[in-house]
Order: sequence, then C-alpha cells, then structure tokens
Amino acid sequence: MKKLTKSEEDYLKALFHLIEEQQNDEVGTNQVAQHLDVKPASASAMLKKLRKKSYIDFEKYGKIRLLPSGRNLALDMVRKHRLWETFLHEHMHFEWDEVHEVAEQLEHIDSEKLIEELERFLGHPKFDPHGDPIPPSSGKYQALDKPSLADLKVGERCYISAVNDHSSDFLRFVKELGLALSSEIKLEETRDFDGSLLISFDGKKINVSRKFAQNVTVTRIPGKK
Amino acid sequence: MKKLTKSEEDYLKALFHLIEEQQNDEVGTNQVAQHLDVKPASASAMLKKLRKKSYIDFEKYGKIRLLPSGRNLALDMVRKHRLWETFLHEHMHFEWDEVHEVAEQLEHIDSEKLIEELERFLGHPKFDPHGDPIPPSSGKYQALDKPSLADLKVGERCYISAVNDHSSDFLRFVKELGLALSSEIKLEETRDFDGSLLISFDGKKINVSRKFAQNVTVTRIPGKK
DNA sequence: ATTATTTGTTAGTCGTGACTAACTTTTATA
DNA sequence: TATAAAAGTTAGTCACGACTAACAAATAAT
Repeated sequence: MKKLTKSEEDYLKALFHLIEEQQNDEVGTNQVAQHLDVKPASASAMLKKLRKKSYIDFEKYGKIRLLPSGRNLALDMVRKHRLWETFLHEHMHFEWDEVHEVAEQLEHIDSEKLIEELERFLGHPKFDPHGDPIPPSSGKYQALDKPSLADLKVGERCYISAVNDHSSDFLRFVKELGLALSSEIKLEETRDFDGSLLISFDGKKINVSRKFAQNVTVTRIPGKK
Repeated sequence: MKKLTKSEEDYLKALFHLIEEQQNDEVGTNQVAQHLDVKPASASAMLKKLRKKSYIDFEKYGKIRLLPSGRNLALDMVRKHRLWETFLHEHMHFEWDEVHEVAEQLEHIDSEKLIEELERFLGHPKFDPHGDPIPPSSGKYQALDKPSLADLKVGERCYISAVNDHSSDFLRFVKELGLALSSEIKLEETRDFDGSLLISFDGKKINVSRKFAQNVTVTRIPGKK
C-alpha cells in the first residue's frame, strides 16, 4: 500500500463523498474543486496525478470515477474520520458540531495500529456521533491489490500475469497484438493528454489505451530498468 | 498567538531539545540540521525565517538562542508530544518504543480544547511513559506576549509603549536617538543579512539593530499602511 | 443550428521547504 | 601564526500544490 500525501487523501475522500451525496457515481472537476475550496485548475492537476496512479479514471473533459484502489483508500479515510469523531465526542467532551474540524486533522495520522486500537477502545462502534456508519477495516483487502500495466513507471519491465477483462472482444484484441503471458513488456512512454501508454515487446512498439492497461495484471521484473 | 507550519514547529522543538541535552543554552545550525535530518543549508534558511518572526535570535555565523515566545511554543509542542505518548501507552496498548513515531504526528494537531481534555482524561499526569516531565499548559502566558519593534512588517507604523531593557546604556541610547513615547515610528526596511531595521520618525531615518528593536515594545497603529 | 454559458484544461507563476554547489567565516591544529 | 578543518551562508534548483489568465470542449438556450 502506497503512502499518499495529505492532499491526495483529501481529494479521494472528496470524490467519495460527492459520489455518495448524489446517486450518480460520476463527478466533475468543478464539483471537486468547490468541495475542497480550491480552483478548478488546481483540482484538474491533482486529478490527473491521481489518474496516473490508478486511483481514479476519467477521459479528457469526461466525468471522474473512483477505481477500487481509490475507493478503498477513501473508505479508510472515512473510517478514520468517523472513529476519531466518536472518540472526540464520547471521551473528549466535544459537541457534535465541534468534532469535524479536529477529526479532519486526525484522519491523516498514519498508524494502522492506532486505528485498530482506537476502534477496540471505542467498543467497535457501528456509527459515529452524527449517526453515519463507520466502514469496517479494509487493510486486508487492500493488501491484495495487484499492479496493472497502468501502474508501471516509464522504463519498467514486466510479464503479464493475468487479464481482468474476459470479454471476447478484449481477448481477441490481446491476441491480435501478439501479447502472450511470456512476453517481456517494457513501458516506454505515457501520454498525459489522454492517459494512453506506449509499450514495447518482441521488438515491436504499440500504443494502448489506459483502460486496456488497467485490465492487464502484471508482475514487475525487478532490477532491470 | 500565530499559527506555525509543521516545519516551524519542528525546528523550535529541535532547538529546545538541543538546548536541554547540553547544559549550554546556545546551539549551532549544523546541530539543528543533523537533529532534523536536513542539510545545513535548509536549516539556515528556516532559522533566518524564525528569527524574522522573533522566535529565536542569532547573528550571522553566531550561536542560536530561543527567545521567550519561541520557547513557549516549543514547550507547547513538548507538552503535546508527551501527553499523546502517555495516551498511546496507557490506552492504546503501545509499547514504550512505539509511541514516539505516532506522537510526532499527533503533536501537530491544532486544538487547544483537545489537549486540555486529553490532559483531564489522562488524569493530569506529571510524567510521560519514558519518565520525562510534561510541561504545564502555557496558553495563558503566551496570550500576554507583547509585540516589539522587531515584530512589525515593513510599512507598518507604531507608537512605543515601553522599553524592556532598563540599563542606563540602553536608555541613554534611546534618548540620543530622540525617540519618545509619543513618537510615531514607521518601519521602512529590514535587512536580512544582519537582521537590522531601518525606521523613520519625526522626518528622520535611522538604522537600529535587531537586538535593540526586540527591547522596544510597541502599539501598532492600525489602518495606516 | 447557432450562439451563449458552463465546465474543464493548459500554460505560466508563486510560496514553501527541501536540495547541491560554491563560498565565507570561525575554530582547531600544526 | 599560518593553514587546515569545521561550521555557516548564499545562490540557484526542484517538487509540490496552490493560484490566474487564456483557451477548448461540452452543454444549454435561443
């Protein structure tokens, strides 16, 4: 599990809340900017960064969706926030309207153990002082996240270990490209403007979409850079 | 009481600890840098910044001393750190060697109320899990800090409300300058290289040392900029 | 369907707090 | 005391995450 900056965590949490508040599972750049009290240009830059890390996905001028890894991280933030709110209310004599501001700070504390202990200390509460549900610990699932082709850094090499999309279209496309499980693949370039990737294998270079890359699970080849 | 950045807080705390560890009350740039695991150049820049804010004092190539306001802030950090360590040890099942890392994060949480409540919750402990003393709340004293000439921003105007150094040398110097309690003073410039200030009053412009300025308590004249 | 408005992106700038490299001052050693 | 070493500073760069201004795309309104 990677370490995120405070800002990255805030953006993922914002996306999660915006998706929850609407029934729609897609949000726009401006909504995110407004929610975090930053300008759209700032949000645009950050969202691009989160896309490169495969926490979210969107196409240029398109709506934003949370990917599983991003959703798990957001859930973790919500879990921490609501546990801290419960602590502040029940043990620190904070009123319901005072807890949020401080919980905003406490939720960024990075300690798996602290959160587990805090939850035990609080008696494994199911709801926070506002009545909102506290998500369960997700640490176990997150550890199972597999890297995809889209997670590679430029210059890294890998083997394909699996493909996640089993549609016939997808599989036919893989076959046409000449990709096989034994192919050694190198990420040559990434293109920011549309998120696509230039990869090389067997002496060929081809361009693949980000969506495609996210469906190809890989095993990194270490050392070779 | 001003808001400090995380870095500023870390530097003040480092200075406090370095001064405590030695019997000497003066520390050097390199010591600070080493303690915080940064390069001397980085420490140098930060220390200059803290000097401008009158939390510390030093002359070029000289040793660094904590001024009262800086010391109060450092004590506040130590207080918070040790209260959190106590909390982690006594209620979160952290071992003595696990508490420090997380307390380093928790000490930056900004909430007066939380710390007061935490102290009450812990039963007003006098010592942390390592046996180190927990400083008392200093919020009350800090509120009494008076601004000095050295606290002004360029362009600000003020009246002198008091002088803190009552030595005859100092008072004679004040008199020679022609400064009086009724003089309206304007801060024209500050010189980073030695910390001295250019002030104007009664149509005259004179240069005074930082040390001098810190001994002159002032009342800001608002609005006039 | 064409224009207007809203939404989103890019390019370039700024402050913060790191960094390296080069330099100056102080302190220690020969 | 002259020189070497250590300590401290400056100048210039970088990454991060904000910002504004200008532009492009998508959606709404005429």
